[in-house]
Amino acid sequence: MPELPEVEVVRRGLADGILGRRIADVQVLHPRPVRRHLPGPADFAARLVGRTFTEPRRRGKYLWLPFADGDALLAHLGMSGQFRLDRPEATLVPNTRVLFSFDDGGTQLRFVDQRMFGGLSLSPEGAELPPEIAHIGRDPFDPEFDLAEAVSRMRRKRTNIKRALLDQQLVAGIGNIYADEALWRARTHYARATASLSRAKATEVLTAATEVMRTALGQGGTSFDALYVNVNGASGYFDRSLAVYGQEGRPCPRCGAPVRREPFMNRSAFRCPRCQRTPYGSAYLP
DNA sequence: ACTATATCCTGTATGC
DNA sequence: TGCATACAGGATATAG
Repeated sequence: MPELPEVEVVRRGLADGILGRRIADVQVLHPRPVRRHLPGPADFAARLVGRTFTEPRRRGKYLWLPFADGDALLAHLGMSGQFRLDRPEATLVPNTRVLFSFDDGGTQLRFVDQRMFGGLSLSPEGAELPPEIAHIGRDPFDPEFDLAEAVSRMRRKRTNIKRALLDQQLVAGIGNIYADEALWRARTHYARATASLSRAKATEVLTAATEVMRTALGQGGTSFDALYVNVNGASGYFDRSLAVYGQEGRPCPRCGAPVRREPFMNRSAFRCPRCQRTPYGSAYLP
């Protein structure tokens, strides 16, 4: 599941592969990934031809590829989206959805997405910051990210800490994997009410999230299978460092207690039952 | 205004 | 073996 570190790995890979290249042809092989472009796939393709990519940008899990003319190609990888850079003659991998060819005849940019929760759209005037994602909060890697302000906003919310971590308008980039890992590092239960957190504790949780994502980025991100790979099709290896996510029944790396998987928001939350005690009095269970 | 939930989507794993 | 169901979960529309 691509979260901030995985998306950043992709952004860096694209920077090396598309900077300064001019689009010669676009083929939309499945309409769903361009569903946000209301005039349709043919219009999407036609409008992109002739444009030149500049330096790829990212906010949270959103990626945008600005064009030299001030517009941008906005992208979200969703659950299973990938960008690949492959030679034009290379066989298409399954679930290839959109193909970009360049006038230099070099590698194609290919958008692959099995589940199609992700997508691409043309963002007019979006080169600096696509207006479609102006509501997304800054992420912890952003130089202008304000930790103290994020802590204040978090403590004002009437919800629990894991919901708050997953709220992209509060702090962008955190998904289920890094939320669970951050909470484990900060020895905090997912149902802990944000309003009951001290300023110091909230800061500790957000700092833990930032650190775990920075460490994961250093290892190329987290991969469980072929669903998340970089632009060369290779996997990251942070999955070997996960303490609790996906580790049901395995010993907590800190205390040895077996990790539990529990239902949370129609999904799962993984925690150590000893390091992350249930906060009976200060729990927020919707 | 704010929070919670249903929905989209497909491949893989599991149960009967 | 075959069929049904559960699960993975980010963002958004909608309900409360």
